[in-house]
Amino acid sequence: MDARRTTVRDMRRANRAVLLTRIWLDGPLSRHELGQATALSLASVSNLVGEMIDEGLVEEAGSVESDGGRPRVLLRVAPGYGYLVGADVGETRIQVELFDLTMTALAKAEYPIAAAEPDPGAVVAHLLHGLTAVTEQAGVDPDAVLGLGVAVSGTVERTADAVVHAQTLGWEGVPLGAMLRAGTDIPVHVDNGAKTLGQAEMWFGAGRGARHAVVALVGSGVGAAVITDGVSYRGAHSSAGEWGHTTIAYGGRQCRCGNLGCLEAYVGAEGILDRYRLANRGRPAAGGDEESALGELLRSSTGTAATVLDDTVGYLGAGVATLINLFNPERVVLGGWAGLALGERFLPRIREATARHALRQPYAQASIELCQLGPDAVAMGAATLPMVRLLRDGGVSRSAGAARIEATPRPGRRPRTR
Amino acid sequence: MDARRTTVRDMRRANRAVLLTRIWLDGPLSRHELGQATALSLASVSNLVGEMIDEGLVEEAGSVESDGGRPRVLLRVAPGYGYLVGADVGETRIQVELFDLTMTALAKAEYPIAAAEPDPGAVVAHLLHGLTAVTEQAGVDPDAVLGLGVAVSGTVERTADAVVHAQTLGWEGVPLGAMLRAGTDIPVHVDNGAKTLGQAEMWFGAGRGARHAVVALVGSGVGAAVITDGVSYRGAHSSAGEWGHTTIAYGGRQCRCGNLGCLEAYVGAEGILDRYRLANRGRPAAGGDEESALGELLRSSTGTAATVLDDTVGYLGAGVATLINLFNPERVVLGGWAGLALGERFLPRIREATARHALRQPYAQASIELCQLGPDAVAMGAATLPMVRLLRDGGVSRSAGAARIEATPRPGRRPRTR
DNA sequence: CACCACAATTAATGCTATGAACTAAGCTTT
DNA sequence: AAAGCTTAGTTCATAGCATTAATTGTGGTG
Repeated sequence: MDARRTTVRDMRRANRAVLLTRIWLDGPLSRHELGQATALSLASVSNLVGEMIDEGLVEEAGSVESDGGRPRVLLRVAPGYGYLVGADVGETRIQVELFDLTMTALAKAEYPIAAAEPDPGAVVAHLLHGLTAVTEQAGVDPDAVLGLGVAVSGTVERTADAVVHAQTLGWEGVPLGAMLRAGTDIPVHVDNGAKTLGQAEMWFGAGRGARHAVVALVGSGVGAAVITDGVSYRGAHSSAGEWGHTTIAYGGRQCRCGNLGCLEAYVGAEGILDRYRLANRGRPAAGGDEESALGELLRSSTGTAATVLDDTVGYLGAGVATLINLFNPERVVLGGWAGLALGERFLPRIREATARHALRQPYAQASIELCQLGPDAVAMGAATLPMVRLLRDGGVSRSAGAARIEATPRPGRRPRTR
Repeated sequence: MDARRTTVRDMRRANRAVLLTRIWLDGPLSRHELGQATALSLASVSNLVGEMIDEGLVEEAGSVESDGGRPRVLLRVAPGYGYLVGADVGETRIQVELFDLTMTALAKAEYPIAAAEPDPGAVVAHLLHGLTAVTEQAGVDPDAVLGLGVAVSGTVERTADAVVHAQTLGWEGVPLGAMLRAGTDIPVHVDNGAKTLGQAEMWFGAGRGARHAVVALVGSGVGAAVITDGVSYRGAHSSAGEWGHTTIAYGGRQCRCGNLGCLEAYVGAEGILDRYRLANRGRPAAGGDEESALGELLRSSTGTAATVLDDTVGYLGAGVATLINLFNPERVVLGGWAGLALGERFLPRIREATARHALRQPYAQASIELCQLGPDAVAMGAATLPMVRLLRDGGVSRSAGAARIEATPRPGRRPRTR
């Protein structure tokens, strides 16, 4: 609606982005295949790819014989053109990880968080320290880091300052993006942890190949990441996907958010254990922390446990059905530590429960799968944030500025004109 | 992700679209203002606008004096360049309406539907008849009709055939688009009625100015149209927004869809009246049809009625809260005949109930308003379908083919070169 | 060694938006 | 009323882009 002009430069950028994205996603490809996949002429493919090779962004990777003709040269994104840093600001620890452009982890740093409500300044200090630590550890030039992606468990405003509201951290309007940018020149991206984990699942996990999916995350809390047409659905202020506090049982159990009958109060780990305790005459499940207690409950063979878990499957099915009815995804990916624990044991029954509560047609169009990546994928998901940007603008952001300054060709640069 | 190449022609089309959209939305504008609004150079604005004037798509509309200089010539979309037909296939009647490009209604035709499950062929015949009837009635050349938009109360697959699944009509996989195209050369668009009504509200009603909104429709049934970034949210198979059958009261009232505890069973007109009957010892509310019965209930001053309505407001609030939590809209527009009846009397209390059930922040970011257009807006919404297409491709679709054939200039064509 | 098949690059062409120069149209001042 | 000023809009030369067509590169085959 408020679209703006298009110029010839936009055209080139867009075409570079199309090519780069395809090369990155679909592995090594020949110029020919690229032309067919993108509908670009071979001349343009050659031209654009040649430019990206000159910049070191793309490299040739072997060749494939072609029935009786000149062999096709395969192209891939140069893994070492740049590096990505992803960070996960969790409730108990900060994790910082370094990846190359094939998303291979090269180094990792971790910082425990002592306080219940950590000071934003301290978190920023840890993140900046982690940034230099992982580059040193891997022996990577800090200038080669294309971007820092940070995931936090709260809502993140989509503004330049990346203002964070995170109840679990006690943060109310922390301009995390601005604070980080004051300490580093590397481009910073901040987003919600569920959304980054969802992005990771979409690219490397159970969401591969789907364009419309919902990643449903059940842990102590309950949330969801909605992916539409390959991109994260954000809504007006980036807080879309607050699945845990949708009303599933009007007037029901009190949720920690204060409302009655939220989904989280029934299928969140805390809610499950609390319901078990009530059903078990006040005696809680064994186990020290929530995670082991839930494990114990899942292994328990008492009738009480079975009833509570039956109910949980039912509530979860109703919750997933709500997602299916409202978002009409082609895939629902169930994750989070509690979600995985439940799903590993009850997935068929969760599917049945969902079928009972969803409309027939949208249900039939959606498959329900389990997450394939561990919880550590949050950091990897965060690292996809700068990757998305790189792909979106065809890698021109860095070289654009650099090209004007360094007139001298890169080492190993291939001669274009002779 | 699966984006394709961009060419110079795409660029021109995109820039025409940007200009045309702005002219259409923001009323008469001068070339200067257009340049500023779109960031296009004045030269390009002149060039593109000139082309559209030559084609008859845009026309000059008076001028405005400018402090001491040459007056600015205002530009607007020529209302008579083409016409739009919108049709609403309801449960009891088919309505066909003709609009000019300012969305002024010029003619109308209506066909009652007798059968409970009308024959698709008969509906198609009515629609085609209506198409010629409204053009004749208004004295408009049938060739000047840019497109026919059809709204049906069911899900519509986003394919070339526009396959319709409509439970209320008893249709299961009716290729309505293909059937219509067999009977007319005019471009046909088919979509869900709630979505077209939502589009109408967004452009001309309570949704004006919002980019992210949910139009929540409560009648006998309950549905929603989700608008994201100005366009309808469809999901993988265009059935997104099935709000009525989200579970709001786990294990609660039986819904006509067969499930338990659906929102529709509580806040749909049928559900409200049925709950009243149960609360009133089996005696239903007075009134012949649902609409008058609900009106009677709203006017009633008994304690039973008050209780039922209180509950209804609560359930509705919980349902709207679900929309706000999941979609994070900047506006929720409540409509549908029952929704309007409830909203006119209880809007402040509905807002309160929503606040009780939604998360604080997303609630604070969303306003809740009532629909401003009547239920007849479904046909107007359907007419926006071809309008959207016209704006999206800058009006090149029609003239592109025509330009090659008719080398002779249009009457009234303005000389471009002298 | 000539020839063929396929891959990739180069050259010529046409379309596009842009900035600068220029023309148009009204008002104000002399 | 003529010159000058101000703003609006157009024309023209230019540079960037993707495209088609022609050309060069690289292997196998008769």
